[in-house]
Amino acid sequence: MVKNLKDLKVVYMGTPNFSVPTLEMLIEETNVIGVVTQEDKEVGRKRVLTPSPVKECALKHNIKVLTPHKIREEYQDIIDLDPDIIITCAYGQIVPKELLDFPYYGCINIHGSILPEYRGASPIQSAIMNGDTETGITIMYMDEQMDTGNIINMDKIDIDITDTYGTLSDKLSIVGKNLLLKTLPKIIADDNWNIKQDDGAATYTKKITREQERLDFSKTKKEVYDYIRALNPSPLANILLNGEEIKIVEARLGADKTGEIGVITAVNKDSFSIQCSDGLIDVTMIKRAGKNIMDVKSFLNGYNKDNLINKKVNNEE
RNA sequence: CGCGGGAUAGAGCAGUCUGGUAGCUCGCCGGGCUCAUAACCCGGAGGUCGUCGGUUCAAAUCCUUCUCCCGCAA
Repeated sequence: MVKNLKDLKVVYMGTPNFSVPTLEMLIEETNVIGVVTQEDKEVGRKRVLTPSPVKECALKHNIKVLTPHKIREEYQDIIDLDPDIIITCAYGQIVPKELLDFPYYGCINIHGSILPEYRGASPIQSAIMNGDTETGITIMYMDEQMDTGNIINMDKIDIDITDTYGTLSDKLSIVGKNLLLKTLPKIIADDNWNIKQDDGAATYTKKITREQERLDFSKTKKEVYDYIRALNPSPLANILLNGEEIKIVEARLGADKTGEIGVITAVNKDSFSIQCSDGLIDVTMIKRAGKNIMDVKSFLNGYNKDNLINKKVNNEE
């Protein structure tokens, strides 16, 4: 039906920065007739109405933007655009069946994991948190459930020991863009994998809640380390120190030794060490409430070390 | 007008309540010690204490305007 990509009428649905590289690629290579994204949100203390990164990108290229409050009900405008294909990438709402069934080439989704592993809201964070050394991007057809559709194509990538949610997300966003570019012709030719997922092997991820941001030092130092980088740069893991919540921005694995869990056993020149179940985690960069991110070396310059050494962390009272 | 914290040398902080021309820990520059050093010793530079105005003999400090930064909540 469609001969080349430039004739392909695409509606793109996405919201955060993660979705932007793919949108830019689609604008370059196809005919993007509309972009669907989340409504402008009040952001920050001043409650400034801020458009999503995807919306900003679309406006820059003079592309029609739709921001349905509830897409479950307000999808007619999208159908009226008469897209050949709908491509979603971290959009943020469940797409109703009426839309899924409409485009000739269907609705496809770009997901930040190797499905069926890590279906759901936080696949990238989960991969880091679990200490995985490999993850990837899956492009699949969408169906009525979350991330369960047939797999079209997939690409894998190594997770570096120093990767954070932020760096890995950036990498995957590029991987996703490239994979989609490579895969689009196959979709049009109806010559892709189109394989069913092994539902039995599926795992699920949820959004990280506020309570889950507090570090648990009864875990191993590697688990704590993975947790810290999984929550960086946002929302950041935290500890409670002398009644003050301090966010942990960066840490490294410390010495193997045992002792009372959660105690600050050593204060060094540019770090302090907290006891985990099997060794120390050396905290090297933090953020205090009301302050900007600072390295621990700076923090130690102004903080009374007597309030640090041998103190037990996460001690509520 | 959602709640709250903050702005003092390049960095992190104290001093503000009880006004009297600024201090600590680091960094930086110079010198010394040392086989050597991120260690130690001596010396030095660097701040109109975020902004406007007010009170006062005198304001980082008390009162007021504004700006910016950050945490929570959304």
